Amino acid sequence: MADSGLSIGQVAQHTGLSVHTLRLYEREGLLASEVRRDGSGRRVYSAWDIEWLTNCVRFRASGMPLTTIGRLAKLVREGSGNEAERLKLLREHQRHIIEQLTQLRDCLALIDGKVASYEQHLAAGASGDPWQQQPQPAPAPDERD
Amino acid sequence: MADSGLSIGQVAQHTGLSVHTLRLYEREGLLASEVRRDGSGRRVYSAWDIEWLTNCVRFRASGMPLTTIGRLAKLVREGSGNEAERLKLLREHQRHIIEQLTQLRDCLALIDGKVASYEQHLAAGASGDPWQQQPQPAPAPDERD
DNA sequence: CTAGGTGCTAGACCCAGGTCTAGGTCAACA
DNA sequence: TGTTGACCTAGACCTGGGTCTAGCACCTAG
Repeated sequence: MADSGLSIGQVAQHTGLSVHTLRLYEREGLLASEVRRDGSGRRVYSAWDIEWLTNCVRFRASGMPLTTIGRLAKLVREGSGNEAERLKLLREHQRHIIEQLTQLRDCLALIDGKVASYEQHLAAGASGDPWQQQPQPAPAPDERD
Repeated sequence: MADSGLSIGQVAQHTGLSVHTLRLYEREGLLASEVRRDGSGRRVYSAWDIEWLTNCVRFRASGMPLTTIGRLAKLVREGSGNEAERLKLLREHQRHIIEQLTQLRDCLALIDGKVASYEQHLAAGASGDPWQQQPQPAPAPDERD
């Protein structure tokens, strides 16, 4: 049986990470359990490893730095007893994500506005530039320049 | 002291960028109009510059790379006639933001789940580890978080 | 007059997060 | 039996986005 073990290449396919990156993550201690090796020293990833890595991918995508993932991994590696710490880490990231969400929404609103005004502008073959410094008639009376 | 012009330090305060970064952005062509200089070569930012920079900050916060901001700035600098291109850039970023939003929401869901299970775990003084490979010799028939 | 604060440029430095290379091992297949 | 392809380690390299330094120019206050 394949014993539910995947090679690094397969894991790369599965997670979207490159094999280089997978090895990097391991070196940096991002894995919550040591990866098994086969008879000739090749990595054999368990289903659980893959689940963990999949979470790592999400964490990364939501802006968690490698060092933080590493801290979390360490806590998990060390086994139960530190759940409160893990929870703290998770809560921090939760907050961070929520902040990002509001920022993104703000920016999206800005962009939506711009897009709408450009669309309108183009549809109308209008002349004014929706995003341009007004060709100020006379800037300031006493401006040297 | 022209009330319609701010120094680089003031702009830094206002935008949250460092003066270094402001100069960097200028060097990299991120500004949509050339910054004026006073008699002794110091930058004098107009209200419009600041508005633009504020938008840049949002763009950055939503993951737009400096090079893209630079492209947009260039289009705006070149004046009207290229609105369609600007719109394209904006639409791309709009899409990008929307993707990020869904990713973030996914990750938030994951984290929310973990947080909830840790909270429950801690509240119950439970023994099982909500996020640990089951230390069971036999492969788990049914993996759950 | 002198000092402090702010600004200027050019360019070095830094960190995160990958990505790629060199040189080697292994197993399978034609 | 030799070639291929996936894998191994160690370590160099690259990009993006800042951040900091050196050395100098102004202005204003004391």
